[in-house]
Amino acid sequence: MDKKTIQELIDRYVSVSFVVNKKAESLLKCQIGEDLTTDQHYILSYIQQSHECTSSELAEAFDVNKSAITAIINRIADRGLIERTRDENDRRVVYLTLSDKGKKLHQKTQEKVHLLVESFITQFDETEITNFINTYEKLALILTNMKKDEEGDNS
Amino acid sequence: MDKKTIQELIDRYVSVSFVVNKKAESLLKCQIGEDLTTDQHYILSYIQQSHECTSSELAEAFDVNKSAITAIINRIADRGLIERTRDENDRRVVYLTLSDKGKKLHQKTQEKVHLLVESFITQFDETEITNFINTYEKLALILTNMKKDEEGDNS
DNA sequence: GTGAATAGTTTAACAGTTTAACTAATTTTA
DNA sequence: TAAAATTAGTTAAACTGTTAAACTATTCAC
Repeated sequence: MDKKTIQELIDRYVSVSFVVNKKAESLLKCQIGEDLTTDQHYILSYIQQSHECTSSELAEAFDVNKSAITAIINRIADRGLIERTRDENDRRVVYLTLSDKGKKLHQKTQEKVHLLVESFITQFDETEITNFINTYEKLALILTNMKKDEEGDNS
Repeated sequence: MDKKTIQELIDRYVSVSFVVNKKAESLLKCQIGEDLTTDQHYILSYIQQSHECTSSELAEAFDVNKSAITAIINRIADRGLIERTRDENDRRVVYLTLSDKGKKLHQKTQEKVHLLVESFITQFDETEITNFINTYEKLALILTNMKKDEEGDNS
């Protein structure tokens, strides 16, 4: 790739990722905003999908400090959406699980998220959107590895 | 597309966009976090690229209320990075421009952002990344129109 | 058994957000 | 043309998410 092409691609990427992020975030908030913040929704999704979820695991997945997770967890636990149970063998560890109320609310918001994503994904033909997501997944892998390398620097 | 394919694509999209957003945000913060928050950087970028930028314009571009913009603008104006000048013809309007200090700082962070984006974009071959960005831009257009339609509902 | 490491919480401070009320200026309209 | 409605932007209060640093409680290593 020549320099000029690269510069153009960089500019286009920065610009388009900004717009997509802002608009998607905003549309998502319109859908689920009365029930949950988007971060709270993602936290519930993560807890539901994992078997034994801990704060440390969430902190790593969300790329934030553990205290940020504690704050979010406190808010949704106060609303009775999740439960904390201590590990019997290692009493430092706290497992997070969804309560029935949490499961119901998450299912409701999850459906809304799916409908939203469906409404724009189905505007592409199958080949185009599949190729797009394939490349997007490669990008996710690259970024995850860059992040790991960077953390490796602190050794 | 059959239902099963669509469901799978939705799940993959939700998952991968989450990971990319979190990791990219986190890498970006590592690069420019000592100088500016990412939102502040994007605000400076927007002001620099536009000729006569106002708070209302920023609020629309960032999909937030005007008071959110006022708060951000206040913080970077307190640091002497931008200047406010009132329109002579319509004295309600305030134009935002970068100060010299703001321009310099923005250039510095902009370079770091470009290097970061370059470092992962150049890991793809030209055809793949170009196709990806093309589809990404279509998506941006779709989301922008969805957002507009939704606002039209309030009529 | 003592010292180091680990899991999680608390606290203080800050950035970004919304809603509602507000000021000041301009436009509409009756 | 004077009153009413609209527009641009700010302020204030309340909330969510974030970090850094100090802290508790527990477990691990030697």
